[in-house]
Amino acid sequence: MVTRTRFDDSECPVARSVDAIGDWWSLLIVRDAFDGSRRFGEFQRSLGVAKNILTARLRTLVASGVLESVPASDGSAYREYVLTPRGKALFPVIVALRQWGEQNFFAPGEPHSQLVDRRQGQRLRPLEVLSADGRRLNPDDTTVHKISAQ
Amino acid sequence: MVTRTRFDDSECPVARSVDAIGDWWSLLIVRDAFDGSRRFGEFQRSLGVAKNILTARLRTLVASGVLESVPASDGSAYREYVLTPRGKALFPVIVALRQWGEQNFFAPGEPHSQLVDRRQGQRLRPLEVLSADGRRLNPDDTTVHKISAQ
DNA sequence: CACGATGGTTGCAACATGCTACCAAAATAG
DNA sequence: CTATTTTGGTAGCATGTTGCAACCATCGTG
Repeated sequence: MVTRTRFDDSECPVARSVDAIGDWWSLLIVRDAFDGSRRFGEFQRSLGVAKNILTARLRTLVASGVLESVPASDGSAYREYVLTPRGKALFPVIVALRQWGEQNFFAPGEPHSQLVDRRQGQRLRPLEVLSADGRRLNPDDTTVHKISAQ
Repeated sequence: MVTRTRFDDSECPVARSVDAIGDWWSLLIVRDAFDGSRRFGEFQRSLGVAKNILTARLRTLVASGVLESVPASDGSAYREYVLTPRGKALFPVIVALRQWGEQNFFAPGEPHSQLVDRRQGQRLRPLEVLSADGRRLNPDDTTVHKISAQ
């Protein structure tokens, strides 16, 4: 078999996350969902993705509990795809990717879509990795415990 | 052409990030790099990835400025792959994915690798999305400004 | 009912992935 | 210095996945 490698049984949480959302389209679908997209056609137009691919992705995202298929909010017979609590918990992931992209792949002053605080219209704080007692941590300040029975 | 769609010219920072690291292996390579892997063989054994795939991924990660190829630290003639500042800036992304995976894809008490504060050996705080003035923000508290000249 | 919009499915060609075998340079053993 | 092992790849093939275009059933609207 030459099936794509899966990580859903890995002992590493990062691997299991990547298994659920780590392909080219899933994260962008989730981003659009945070941005208010709900309908098949909305995702399709926004992303420019082929319809069969979008169908497959929506299915796996529903299967992994990130999205949920619900009756359309406008009362029509169509269905909509909305974030579950598990999907909404991806918010820090999307924000982290957004901030990394802003800082590393745009020239100074180059226009780009921007996520802002709805109440004040201002940009968000950069995400910070903090220790239990609130110190800012850099990568070198942390280490991985290979396994733990929690 | 049926080439895989690229997002490197998207106006959305999330899309450009996904373009750089959004495939099945790149994020796991970066995770291993944070965890101390430097040599080709280390990545290969740790991930179980085919060598030709690893070669290709390391090349693209170097090309996009996430990794850098440097002379081996042990004085040998081999090369090592280390995170650039741009790569190290992915720390919040990895931490966010790790926390999401821990909370959503492990049964209570199921063992998994764990990222801890090196100084105190304790787990990290959950990442928080904060407004400029320090309020905790949920997805609904934010909105996307489609374009802005910064 | 007729017609467009919506939300798909199907088939095909091209590309990407995984596997195995092979290989050259560097390190190491003798 | 020679033989062997380790390291870091490359090449070729079979199969899986992606993207595209065509087709189609259902829903909504006039």
